Amino acid sequence: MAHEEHKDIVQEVKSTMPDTDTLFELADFFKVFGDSTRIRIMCALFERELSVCCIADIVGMEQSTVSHQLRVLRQENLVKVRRDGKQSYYSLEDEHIQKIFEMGLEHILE
Amino acid sequence: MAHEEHKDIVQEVKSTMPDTDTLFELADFFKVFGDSTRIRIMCALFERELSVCCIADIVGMEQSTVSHQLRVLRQENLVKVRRDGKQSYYSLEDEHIQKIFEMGLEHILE
DNA sequence: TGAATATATGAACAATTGTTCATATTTACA
DNA sequence: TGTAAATATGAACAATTGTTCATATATTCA
Repeated sequence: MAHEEHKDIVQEVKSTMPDTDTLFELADFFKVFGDSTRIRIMCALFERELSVCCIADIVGMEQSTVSHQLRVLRQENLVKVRRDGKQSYYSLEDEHIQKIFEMGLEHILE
Repeated sequence: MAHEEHKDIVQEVKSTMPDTDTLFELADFFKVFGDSTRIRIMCALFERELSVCCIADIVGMEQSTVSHQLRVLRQENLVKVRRDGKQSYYSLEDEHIQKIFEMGLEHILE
């Protein structure tokens, strides 16, 4: 390839991209969607807030697995908790999540 | 928790969820977005089609790393290739991808 | 045909991740 | 206060993933 043109293209494209830190953060954000247990947890929460043991039953996994994954979801601000007596009720943080979810679904159902 | 109510909730929520296979596929789809190298490749491709070596320069990684990741992107139908002489030019498969990307960006910039 | 360039691929390795088991913490209530 | 139930957390392990090096394949052009 013509050497100068190559360099120009690289520079031009680079200049349009968000900075690297932002893109690393973005990857971390999407990483959360990239696990089937977490996806199923989020999907269950579209319907209503749920306690940990309900979620565990719905997705068919150990309570401790679900707890661990809920922590991941909390750390990325995808869910929030509300304590009520012995139980913790989880719900979705905002509606972005459902939109992203639906777009992914559209893509794979094509 | 009241045992019957718990069971009812589990059944009710389960009935609203897409089937498990679909959710596994969805997780696999998002998995692709969950790596910074791939995110940066996709981001570069928003601007224009690019050869492998241009992409390698833009993201600052080995040619072989980029080739491997492009294969992952191809397998999930996120990019397509066009061969022109010695070079392979990659471009995005559709605009869903950019929309999903932008929604993720919105979320993390909040 | 042979050399040079661009890309693709296989094997190996390190790093990360998801799950489970065991146990700690929190809360309600007898 | 002690027990039971719900949840959270730490350690360990297996599995998966991303990168690199070395090399194979494909293409152009002398």
